[in-house]
Amino acid sequence: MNIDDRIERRLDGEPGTGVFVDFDAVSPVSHVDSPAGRGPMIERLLDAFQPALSGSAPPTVYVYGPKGSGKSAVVAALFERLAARGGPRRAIQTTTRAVEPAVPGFAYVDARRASTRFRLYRALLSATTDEPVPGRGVGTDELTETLRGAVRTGPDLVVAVDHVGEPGTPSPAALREWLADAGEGLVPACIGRDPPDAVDWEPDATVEFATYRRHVLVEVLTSRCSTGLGRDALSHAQIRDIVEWAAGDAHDALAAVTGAAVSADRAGASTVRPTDVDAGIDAVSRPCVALGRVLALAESRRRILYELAALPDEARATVSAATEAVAARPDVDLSPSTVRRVLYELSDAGFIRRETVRRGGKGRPPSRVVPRFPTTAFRELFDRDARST
DNA sequence: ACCTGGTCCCGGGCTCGGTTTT
DNA sequence: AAAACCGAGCCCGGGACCAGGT
Repeated sequence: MNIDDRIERRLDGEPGTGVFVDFDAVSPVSHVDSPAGRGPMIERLLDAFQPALSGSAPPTVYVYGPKGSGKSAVVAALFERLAARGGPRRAIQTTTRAVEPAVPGFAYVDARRASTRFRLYRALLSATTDEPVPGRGVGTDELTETLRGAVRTGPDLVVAVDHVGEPGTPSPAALREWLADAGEGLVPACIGRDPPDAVDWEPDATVEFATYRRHVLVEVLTSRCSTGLGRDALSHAQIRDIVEWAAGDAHDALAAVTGAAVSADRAGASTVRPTDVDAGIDAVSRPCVALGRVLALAESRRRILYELAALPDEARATVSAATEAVAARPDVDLSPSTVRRVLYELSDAGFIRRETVRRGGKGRPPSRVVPRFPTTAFRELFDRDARST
C-alpha cells in the first residue's frame, strides 16, 4: 500500500484502529504487486526467459516447488509486469508500426479456472482481446478458430499456466497439446508442484522454488500485516509463532493470520489475542487444500463447503448426517441426492477428508466428514464475495 | 443373509450465443 | 425486428452396482 492509499483511507474516515485495514493484503488468495523476500527467484525466472527478452524464440519453462512457496505470487506478479510492458494487445492491429516487436507477449492463466480446452481458449481470448468472449452456446472448435485468428498475426505469446497437474486440472502434456492446437506461437510455461522427472513433458528450462525459510516468511507476514491489519494488531512474537507452526508454507500462514484476525474482529477486539491465534491456527487443517482451489469451484460446490464448514461436529459424524444437514440449509437448493454425490466428489478431490468411525450398528461403518481447507478464511471470503455482488 | 456406505455412470435439462424463420 | 429454434458445454438427479461390516 502506498502513501496515497494510506491518506485515502484516513479521508474515508477509517481511524485505523480496527483489526482489518485492508483484508486483501492478508488474504492468502490475493497476490501483491511486489512479493517480499523473493527477489532472487524473480532473477532466476528472468534468467530462464532471457532468450525471449533478447529476441530469440521463447523457451518452454517449468516452474515447480511445494505448496505455499510463492510460485503463483512471483510468477503472477512477474507476468503482469511483462505483459504491461509488452507490445499492444494482439487483437489490435498496428499496421503503422515500422518494426515488429521483438519481445513476445505474456499471459497468465490459472488452470483451475481453465480446466478444459474450451475454458483455456476462453481464458486466453479474454487475455488477448478486448472483445467479449462467449461462455456458452458456442463449440470448442469454433473457439479454437477464433483464437487461431487472434494469434496468427503478431509476436509469440508466452502462456504461463498455473497449478497444472492438480486433481481437476490438466497435465503439462495436455496443455502443450491444447496450446499447439490453437496456434504456432503459443509457448507454454507451466507451474506445478511435481518435480520435472514426474511430469509428462520436456521443458527447455526449469526453475525450482524451495520452501520459505523461517526468517523470510516472517518478513512476508510482517509486510502483509503492516498494510492489511491495524498497527500492532499482530505482534512480532505472534507472527513468529504462526510461522513456526506453518513450517514455511506461506499459504497456510496467511490463512491462519486471516482466521486469527477474523476471530479478533468478531469479538470486537482491536488487537489479536492469544486465543485468536489459536482459533486461527485451528481453522487451518494440516495438510490443507489451497484456498484458491476452493474458490475456483462452481458456485454450488462452494455453497456446500460453506455450509459444511459451519456444521457442529455431530452433524458431520456421518456422510448421511452431513448430507441431511447441508441439504436442509435454506440457501442450498440442491436435492439431498445431489448433495450426497457432491460430498463424495469433494472428498475424492481432497477438499474434505472421510475418517471411518467404528460404530456398533449393522452394515458398513460410516465415516466422519472433516474439512481439509481453511474454514474461517474461506467463510470470510465467501461472505465478502456475497456482499460485494 | 442382510444391511448400509461408497463408487460410478449417464440421460435429461438448463442456460446461453448464434442462426433461421416469421 | 422479433420470435422461434438449434446446438454447445455443463450441471443435476438418480439409479445400478460394488464394498465392507454384523
